[in-house]
Amino acid sequence: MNIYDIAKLAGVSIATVSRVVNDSAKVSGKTRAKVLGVMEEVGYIPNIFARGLGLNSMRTIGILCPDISDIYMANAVSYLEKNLNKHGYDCILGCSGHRQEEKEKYIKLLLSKRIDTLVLVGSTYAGKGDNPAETEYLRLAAKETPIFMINAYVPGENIYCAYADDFQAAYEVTAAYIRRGKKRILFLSNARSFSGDQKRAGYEKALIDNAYPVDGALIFYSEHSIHDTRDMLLLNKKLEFDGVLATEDSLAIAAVKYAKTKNLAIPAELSVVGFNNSRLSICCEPELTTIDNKGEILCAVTVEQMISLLEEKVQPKEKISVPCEIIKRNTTDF
Amino acid sequence: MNIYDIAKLAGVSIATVSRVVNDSAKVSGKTRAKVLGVMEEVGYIPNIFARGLGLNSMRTIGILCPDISDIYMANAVSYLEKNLNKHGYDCILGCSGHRQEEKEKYIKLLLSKRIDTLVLVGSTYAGKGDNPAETEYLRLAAKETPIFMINAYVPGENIYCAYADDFQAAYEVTAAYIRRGKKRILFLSNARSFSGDQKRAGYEKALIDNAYPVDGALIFYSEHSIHDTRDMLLLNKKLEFDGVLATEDSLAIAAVKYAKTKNLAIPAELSVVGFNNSRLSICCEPELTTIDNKGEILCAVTVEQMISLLEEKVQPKEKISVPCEIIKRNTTDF
DNA sequence: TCATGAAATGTATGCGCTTACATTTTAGAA
DNA sequence: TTCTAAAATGTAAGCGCATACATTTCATGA
Repeated sequence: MNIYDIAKLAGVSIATVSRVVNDSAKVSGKTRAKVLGVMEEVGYIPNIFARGLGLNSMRTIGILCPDISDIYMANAVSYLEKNLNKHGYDCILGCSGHRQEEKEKYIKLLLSKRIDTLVLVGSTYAGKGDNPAETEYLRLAAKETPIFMINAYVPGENIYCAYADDFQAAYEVTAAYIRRGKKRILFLSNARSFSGDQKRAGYEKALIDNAYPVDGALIFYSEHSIHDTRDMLLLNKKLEFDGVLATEDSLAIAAVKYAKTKNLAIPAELSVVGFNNSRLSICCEPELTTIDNKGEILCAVTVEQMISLLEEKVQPKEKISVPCEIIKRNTTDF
Repeated sequence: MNIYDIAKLAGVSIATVSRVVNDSAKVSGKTRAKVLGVMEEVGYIPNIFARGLGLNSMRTIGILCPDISDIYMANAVSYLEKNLNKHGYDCILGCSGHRQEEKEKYIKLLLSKRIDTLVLVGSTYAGKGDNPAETEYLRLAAKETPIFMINAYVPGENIYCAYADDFQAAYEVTAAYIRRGKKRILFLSNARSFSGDQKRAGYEKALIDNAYPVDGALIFYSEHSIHDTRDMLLLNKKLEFDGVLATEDSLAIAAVKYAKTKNLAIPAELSVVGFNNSRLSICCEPELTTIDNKGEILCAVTVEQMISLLEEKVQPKEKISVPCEIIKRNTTDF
């Protein structure tokens, strides 16, 4: 059932049908009603391909994230999808995993769908220039399509970034630990990433500013499950610490479980702070002090700027930084 | 930059370029290499619209779920996306929320994108015939596009369902509680849904089979947060129970927190079982006994059948039921 | 009544691709 | 070398729509 069929049934030309479909003004009320009637009757759905061929836009946003089963990203995607939809844009989702080739493959794929804009969620996309291949590829892609990044920063034309000020948050937590007399603060991180690096930098800066040593033994990377991470900490007998700054709530929970196994009182003997204010943080016992990195605000800002760009050609800001909020619960005494 | 440009640059016809792009066999190695070289050089991206116009398929699957920020659905979407991609299909995601009109809007939208297949994730889609409008709409949509449902069942032509045997799992847990001498078992559920109804039916059947009364006071629906649900349970002073069967891990955790507040020993004085085997279940303390409803298997089955249908026109099974697995942890003594 | 310009509608072309069918090239057998 | 069938390549006709431009209809004023 195509536009010709409708035209024939309604006794008009395809141009008129097209005008009705596109709400163009130059159609008399009577004709419009007749055409709409026929369309309704036969359940006509315009062919998106033919349409796109003419308009060369699909009103579709590509969203790429490493892992949609990560709560943080799922929330972000959910928010983006919902709000872009309000503006009449649909979303194509891609879950790329963390590997570079995969990401490139997906970006290419999304671009080939003639998306109007690409959103990269999650901080594994490009560090601070330490993966030249990746940032280079993004700059290339940005020549085709505007790229918006959430929780990452890559300088480049047509690339617009919004990220939480993880540096500051990590700095503050570390400083608070020090003020509370903590002596050995463990930095517990998952895979390296833009935001992970920011957090570590904040952590180290706070140590240095307070004349604490930056001890490599206290910097611990784990990409394993909660239980495995706990076990790794337990196995590492010489490792001692009285405070933990984890880059993710699940890692923080591993630290809580570690304390439980070693019978350490929380927060007196071991304090723990996580990141993301995820639902995990209130499931844990005691409930977790965590840093809310304002994912929703980052998404909101992104949507807003994107729509301005698409609809009114307003140039977005190259980078926007949003302060975090420390959610104080029961694994710290501040 | 279109196929004509590439053809000219490579000194071949557009048909040959098209064959290279589509990996059609009838191209000599030399020619293919030459064309690929040119494409690479100029960064050619085929126009998806024109392509779709010709093929009348976008090799795209529409996925609709009420809420991608729900871990269960996020995992499912993640799995679907990854595996469909392996077969060369892309995914468009829609998060519809739970309202009927929204769902219809999204379905229409996805259909208008000429998706090859529609996947509905999550059990809020249609109960067992108790929402005629919704199931009717689905049947209508199924005339356009095959529909695959995950964790729901709607009978209808061109609708294919895979769901976990929640009934059986709920039955078994309830029966196990009874064998352990539990007297008052609370059924704690979120919003009504296909799977929720199954669980409740299993629960009630087990009670009846063991000559226990089905007490309406012990059937408790809550769509609130973990803390609010706990508080609601606490406020309900007359409500007494020594076992909980929750339709979701987060609700089970609310029950655990309830026990903690009332100083009830787990599992001796209060046993708790959740559903979904989500990450929340191991964050909680004690770690949660939960029912794994095999989301991954459901997704795998769905992908497999879908690909068979699309590529080889093999008629999928109308319904597939997969047994659940009870994951025994520390909130029960069985 | 007719001329006139505006409004409504129609005609025809092109968007970039796939593919059936036509043509050319190639490889192998005679 | 020549013939033949198969492999490789080319040609051209759509796919369904938007839209520039052409044509018709209509309302208005003279």
